[in-house]
Parts: sequence; C-alpha cells; structure tokens
Amino acid sequence: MALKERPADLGEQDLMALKERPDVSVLTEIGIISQLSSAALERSLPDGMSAAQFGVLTHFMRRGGEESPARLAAAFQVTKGAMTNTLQRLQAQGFVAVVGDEADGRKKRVSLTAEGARAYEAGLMALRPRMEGLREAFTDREFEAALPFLKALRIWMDENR
Amino acid sequence: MALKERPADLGEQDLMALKERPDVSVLTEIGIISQLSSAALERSLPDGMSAAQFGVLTHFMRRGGEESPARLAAAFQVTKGAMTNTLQRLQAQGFVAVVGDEADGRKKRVSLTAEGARAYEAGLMALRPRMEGLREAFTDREFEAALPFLKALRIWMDENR
DNA sequence: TGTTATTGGTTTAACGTTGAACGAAAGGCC
DNA sequence: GGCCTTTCGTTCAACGTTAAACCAATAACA
Repeated sequence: MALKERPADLGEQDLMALKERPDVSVLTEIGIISQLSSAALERSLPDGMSAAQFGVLTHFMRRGGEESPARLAAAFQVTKGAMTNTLQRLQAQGFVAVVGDEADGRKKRVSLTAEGARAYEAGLMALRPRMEGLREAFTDREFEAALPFLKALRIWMDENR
Repeated sequence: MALKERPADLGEQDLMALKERPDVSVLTEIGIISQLSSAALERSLPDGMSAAQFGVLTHFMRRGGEESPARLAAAFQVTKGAMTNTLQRLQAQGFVAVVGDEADGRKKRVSLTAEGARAYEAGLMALRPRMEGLREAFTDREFEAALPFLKALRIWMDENR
C-alpha cells in the first residue's frame, strides 16, 4: 500500500523532540509527584481513611457549614458517583451528617460532625511528620515561586478539557 | 456550633495556615493537573489504549530494545501486578512481544512490535491537537522554568517515600 | 396548566491500581 | 552439595474511580 511518500505520521526528529519536550516533561513529573504524594497520603492516614475522605473533611474544616453532594463532587473534580461512595463511607464512620434538603427534595445537605472534626485532626497529625520533612527540604519561597505557573496550568486544563 | 469551639490540640492559626500553605497548595494543584491531564489523555487516545499502555509504548519508542516487566514496573512507579496487567493487554493487541529469558528463567523479555510502533504513532496523532493547544497557551520557557523544581520535588518524594 | 428539559443522587459494570500471597528460578553462604 | 534469601512474574480481593443508565424532583415554557 503506502510507501512512505509522506510520513504524515512522524519523522525521526519528532521522536527526539518529544523525548525532551519541556511540556511533556512537566506533565510527566507532575504525574509522578501526584502519584507519590497521594500514595504517601494514603499510607500516612489512619486506617480506614482514604485521601478522598480526608479531602472532604478538609473542605469542611476550611469552609465549614453545609454542602450538597453535587457541589462537593464539583469542588473535587470527581463524578457524582464517586462522591456518593465517599460520603457513604464518611457517614458510616459518623464523620459526616447527611440529611435531606426539605426545600429541594432532590438535594441532600452534608455537614461535618464533631467526630469528623476529630478524625480530621487525627489525620492531620499523622501527616505532620511527612509535611515537616517536605518543608525542611524546600523553602516556602520555592513553593510560592512554583505556584503561579501551576495555577495557570491547572486553570487552562480545566477550561480546555 | 461544633465548628466554632475548636478542639484544643489544633489552634485557629494552624487551620488558617494550612489553608494557604504553599506546599499544600502546590501538591493540591499538582494533583488536579495530574487528574485533568491523564483524563484528557485517556479520552484522546484511540479506543482500547489506556494511558498506561501508551506510556509503555512511548518508553520503547524512546529507548528501544528490550525490557523486563520488573524494570518497566520500576520505571513507571507501578507494582509488578499492574505491569503484568498492562503488558498482557498490550500483548493481546499485538503491540509488544513477550518471550521468556533463556539466560534467567525468572525473567521475561518485552519488546515493541511493528504494530506497536504504529499504535504509538496513532496515539501520538490523536494527542497532537491537545498538545498543540497547550503549547499555544504556554511557552517552552515557562515549562522549562518550572521543570527544575518539579524534578527536585519528584526526586525528594521518591527518596522519602 | 401540562409537557418537556434539567438537575440531584444512586446504582451498576468495567477499569486500573494496590497489597499480599504464591511458586518458580537464581544467588549467597556456609 | 544443601539451605536460606532474594528476585521475578502471576494471581486474587479490595479499593476508588469513571461512564452510563436510571428515578425522583424541580424548572422552563407553551
């Protein structure tokens, strides 16, 4: 069939270029860091508490108040099904209270319990040594310097998904 | 309300500090970028080709030659079981050849097939539009500027896991 | 009003991953 | 030689995720 009249596909130089293309490298590094840090997070957290659960607890500790499952799913960039799963596990452990919204029969209202606040603190304590190690290895200034680009990249990927 | 009276071991300032601590923000942003970019990758790739599979194909396109499953698992920071799974799927599609190592009966030798090289190119083509968009939104210099810190962070997390 | 469209939450199957257990093969060390 | 120990690859259950189907409740609008 086709002799290679036009390697519309890719030439040797494309391959070499790909190898060290800085955008590809950045995404590769980010992927590895993400995997390593979430693995470390899961490993450090008390048994039975996943990173997803800790994330929801953190959200409530910061913002407080109530939140619907749909809003939580959007905040964490996760499907509604995944959030249903996470919330059911949190509720089973008593970390979160879930009640129906009497104003809108479709919604539910999720809020943190006192026990959930304690679980968050326990998780934070478990994380502390590792976070301290990280802050000894790098300065705040380094993190802050990296932040604007990461934020811009995250926003772009979010808008162009 | 439970949230107002904060338990003793966690002070108000700790909570506020956590909220905007640059190290936490960096890891958060990295996690989101990783999720968005791998989701985009999976969505762009031809049907039946996962990001993990494409990663293995890319590895062989760059380095060429042969690689044992264990070495691939280490290279991709993945368990041996996960790599077994990925290689079995690649093999089922004829993208890699797997033969036993006659010098060492425990090992296997994995190599790319011509079909695998074609599949890689097809995947790369499918990714091209998105990568071009990314390179229009950011300059190479921006990626290069971000790279040293990301590399250092990745190495640290790898060593302190 | 009644009808249609949209939203909120759950369920299910499928996927890729981990962690642990396992057997087979090779290496180290008396 | 024989006996641990380590390495390699596979298997299995469990987990968290997605995508899609679904139902119930609300919103939009003719």
